[in-house]
Amino acid sequence: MTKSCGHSELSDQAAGKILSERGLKKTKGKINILQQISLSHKPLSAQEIHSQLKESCDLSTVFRTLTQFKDKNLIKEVNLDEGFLRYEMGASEESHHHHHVRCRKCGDIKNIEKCNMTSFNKAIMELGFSHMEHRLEFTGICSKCLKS
Amino acid sequence: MTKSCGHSELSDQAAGKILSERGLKKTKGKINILQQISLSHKPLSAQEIHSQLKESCDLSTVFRTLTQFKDKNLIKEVNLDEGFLRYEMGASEESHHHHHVRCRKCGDIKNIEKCNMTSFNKAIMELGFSHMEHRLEFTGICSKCLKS
DNA sequence: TTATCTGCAAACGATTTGCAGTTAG
DNA sequence: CTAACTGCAAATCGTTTGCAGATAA
Repeated sequence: MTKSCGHSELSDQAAGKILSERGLKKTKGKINILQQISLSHKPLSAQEIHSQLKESCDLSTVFRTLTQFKDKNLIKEVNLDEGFLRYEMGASEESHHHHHVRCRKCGDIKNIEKCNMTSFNKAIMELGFSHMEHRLEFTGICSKCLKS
Repeated sequence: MTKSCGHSELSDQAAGKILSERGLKKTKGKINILQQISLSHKPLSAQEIHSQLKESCDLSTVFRTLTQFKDKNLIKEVNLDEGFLRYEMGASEESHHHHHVRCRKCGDIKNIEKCNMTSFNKAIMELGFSHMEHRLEFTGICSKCLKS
């Protein structure tokens, strides 16, 4: 079973299918970018995608593609306070809700799978807000950096 | 009792004292900026501070001052995914730890005073991380916007 | 064919910097 | 007096946009 939510080898065909399903043309660039993101174990920046693609496709095209993917709910924006944005698979069904820890020294990023927001959501509803979304990102020192 | 953690009328004198304590010169600009931030009920952007100061002090000076205040642990950076940063009083002792909710429609910002992170911190320590800091920001639709 | 996509260069907004003059201590 | 501060203009960085040519459907 081919999943579209990260870590999976996405065949050209599978990627192409996803693209046409969302009404996007199957171009070399879009397929490559989609594969890059789905393969990555951590959210990628536009720059990272661009260089991993060996500049085969213009940086502005990478940004345009990411915007389209985001609009089509294929990927999700991740802001880790680095001064730029990252992107990871899945904004909806297929992807599981999670957060991140980033090491303040080496920048390494890990996922946190658990998310129990009940008490917060309650506090916020009391402020009169609804249709909540939240972003919870951690920063810390990873075990490797602790020893250096 | 004059507190330095938001909502308080900070006299020129009190502001000046804080500045010299941290080894900064008491200039008109620095005092004004400090007062602005301490008076505000929500985190302010450099632009907002600059225009509220009626451009009496250059935007680059506002940025430089904010950087200094942050380095001296006087203020804290707040990233609400708006494409720019905001600043609020207190990075240490005097200020209470809290988070924010921002309305996705009108941009209104409210504080959330409660923060119970125990389960997350546990999950993250298991990943080998220590010296944790976290950022939890909510987005939602406020009651006013819900009716329009 | 034609709507979508692309590369390229220029534009953007937030933030930073260099520099030469100003001021607090 | 001198280190810290300032305004101004130019630079930087991430991201966006206009345009004219290319390409998927």
